This record gives sequence, C-alpha cells and structure tokens, in this order.
Amino acid sequence: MTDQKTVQPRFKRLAADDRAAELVQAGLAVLASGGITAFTIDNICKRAGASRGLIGHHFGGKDGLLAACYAAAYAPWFQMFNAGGTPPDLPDLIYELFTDRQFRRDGLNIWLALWGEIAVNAHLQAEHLRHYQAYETAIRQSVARFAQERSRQVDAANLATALIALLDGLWLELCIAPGLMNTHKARRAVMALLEPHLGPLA
Amino acid sequence: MTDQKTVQPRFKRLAADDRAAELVQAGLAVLASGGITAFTIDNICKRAGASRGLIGHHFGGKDGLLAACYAAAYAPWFQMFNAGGTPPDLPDLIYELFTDRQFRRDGLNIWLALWGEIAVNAHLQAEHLRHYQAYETAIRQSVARFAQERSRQVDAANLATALIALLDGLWLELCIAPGLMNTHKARRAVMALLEPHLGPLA
DNA sequence: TTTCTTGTTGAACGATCATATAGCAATTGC
DNA sequence: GCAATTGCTATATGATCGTTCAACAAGAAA
Repeated sequence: MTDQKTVQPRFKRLAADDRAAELVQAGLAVLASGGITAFTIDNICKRAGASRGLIGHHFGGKDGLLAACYAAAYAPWFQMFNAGGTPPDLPDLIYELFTDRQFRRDGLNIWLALWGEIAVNAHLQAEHLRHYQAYETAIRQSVARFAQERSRQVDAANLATALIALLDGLWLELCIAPGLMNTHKARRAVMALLEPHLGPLA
Repeated sequence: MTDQKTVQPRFKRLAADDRAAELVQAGLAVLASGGITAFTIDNICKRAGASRGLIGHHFGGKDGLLAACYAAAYAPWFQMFNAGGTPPDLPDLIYELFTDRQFRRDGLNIWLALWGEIAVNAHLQAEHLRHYQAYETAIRQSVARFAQERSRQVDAANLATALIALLDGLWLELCIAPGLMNTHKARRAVMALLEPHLGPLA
C-alpha cells in the first residue's frame, strides 16, 4: 500500500484572500470570453480549478462574486482617478489608454459584459455611479488643467462628457466590430475631438 | 350547460407573421427591462401572453428569436441608412437622434443587451458587421456632403468614426448612468466634436 | 504523532432552462 | 353541419442553474 507521504494532495490550501482572488480572475476571464451569459458557477469553477462551494463560501453567492469582479475590473481605474489624487496629464492618459496593452478586446469585453449588467442591476449601478463621478471629476480636471496651461478657454465639463462617451464608444466598437477598429483609428478619433479645443496634444 | 357559442375562445389565432411580430416585440421588451440574462423563453412568452412552443414553431428556437429581435431593432436604422438611398442631412440626423423619443433609456438598453451578445456570438456579429458598414458609409457621406456644402476640408472618415463612437458612448451613458445624462448634454457633446470641424450645425 | 483550524469538495436539492411534439382547437371553406 | 387547415397549448424530458452543507483533508501548531 502506498505510503501516506507519497500520496498527491487532492488540492492545495490557499489563504482565503488568495483563493478569492483566483476566483475573481476566473470570473473576469469568463466574462471576457463568453460575456454575461457565460458567467455561471460551473464555468467559473472549471476555469479556476476549484469546487462550486467556494463561491458561496468566499462571496456569499454568484451576485457577490460579480460585485467582486466589478471591483477588480475597476481597481486600476480607481488608482488612476482616485478622488484626492492628482489627475493624470491628458496626453499621458490618452497615450496610455490606446496602447496595445490597454486597448484590447478581451479586457474591454469585460466592461461590455459589466455594462450590460449595470444597466439592469440597481446594486451594481449604484456602485458604478460612485466610481463614475470620481472618474468624471478627474477627467474634467485633466481637461481644465491642460486648457489653462495653454491659455485656452474651453467648457471643460462638456468636453469631459464628450471625451468619456467617445472613449466608451471606441471600446465598444473594438468589442463588436473588432476588424474595423484599432489603436491608430481610436487615437485619431480622440484627437478629432480634443485638438480643435485644446490645440495639439502630441 | 353553456351553449358552445358563448364559450370564450382559449386563444386568438393570428396570421403567422402577426404572431411572430408579437413575440419579437415581447423579446425586445424583455431585453429593455432585464437585459440579456432575462431573455428566456418563459419571460418572453409571459410577456407575449403566448405558449412556449411558439418560439420553436416560429423561430426555430431561442437563438432564432434573438436574431429576429436584432433585425427588428435594426429595421428603423436600416431605413435611415440603407445603402443606395440618400443619407440624411447631418443636422436633421443629430436633431432626430437626441429627441426624447429616440434618446430613451429602455430603447437603448435593448442595444446594450444586443451589443453584449454581438461581442461573443459570431453569427450575430457577422450580421451586425454588414449593417455597421452600411451605417458607417452613410454617416461618412453625410459628414462629407455637409462639409462640401460649406467648403470645409475635413477627414470625413475619421470624423465619422469619432461621431459613431461618440453616439454609441452617449447611448451607453444613458443606460448605465441615467441620472447624469440627458438630451441637452448629449447634443452639446456632439456639437463639441462636430462644430470645430464643420462650423455651426443649428 | 496527535490535535486543531479552516479551506475545500462535491453531491443533494429544488428551480429554471430550452427543445420536442402529441394533440387540441380557432377559424375558414365547402 | 362537417371537414380541412394550421395556429397553438401545455406537458414531458434532460440539462443546467445556484445554493446549501456534511464531511473530508491540507497543513500548521502543540
């Protein structure tokens, strides 16, 4: 009979936070590839190599996991736009958003799936609104500072509104018409909005 | 015993096309209020006051119904942007898109739900791409004609790309942050993009 | 080596899902 | 009044869904 010591462990115990993070990453991967209808307990556990009971244990259930996925998707943005911090320089921001690393279909598919849920889920929508307002404030301040540095008079609030919508729309286009959208086209579209008001950005 | 004549009919027979149209309308209503996860045979039949077997009978199943819903959602756009017809005047188009009748959350929720599915459903995405290219052509021609009439030199393709993305982004914003977006803000955002390139539109 | 902590599994359960289809029944035609 | 047409119901079926939880087991501590 096999020595107990040589038996392969059935699973590896992780710290609670580590396991939760793995499940969130699996959830994001499932959203990226299959959208919100693929976001099921079975799909996520298969992806994470874990058992279905863990979702209830760590998140209280599927809805809690989705909320955690939203928070994880938002975390990089939160760092970038956190109220109280200095908003990024506008050219740096635009540059960064349209690198191949950021302007990627799978990552933006996550947002498209989440938007679909935010539209009909009051709980998620309330949380999104809090983040959105911080984001809008940061973008508006970036625009205002850039204009002021170049002695340009602009309606920063309106330009921020238009910029935010344009960014979201370009993301959406990459998801639903990927062959027709790329970083080059996206950058030029953004410049078409900003440069007449702010002058050259590059 | 009750006379046969006075018995209330159990259901009303409709022409096949009429019943199919009702089911499509029910499907769109379900997408508008609950998103793609609420798009189930039971929800749609409850909404239509019909029996589940009709979905299979008229559409071959749920996927066929979703395709029909997409076609129905697209039909008004098809009329507006049909390749071969005259694209609308740009100011008329912008005016029309941001009336309270068109810029409405429930209608735009349908698109948000469909976009989520288009992103991950190859069949639907292929159909969408056909329509999208006709739409882009029409918008580009509207922009080009408007610019030409005012002796303005613009990159019509780039401006059309930006305009399409901005329109989609404004729709999206109405769905996910409805308290913060309205027709007035949306119009002004569009003008911020177009007027520096094309001159006054109103 | 034994005990303890708690992460984890995976099956049971009831609900919901989409499809298939026998047969009912509204309505028209003869 | 009866027959024909075909729209339509509603049930059966197997699969998938999310939640629950008893009990297992990895790994640390004593």
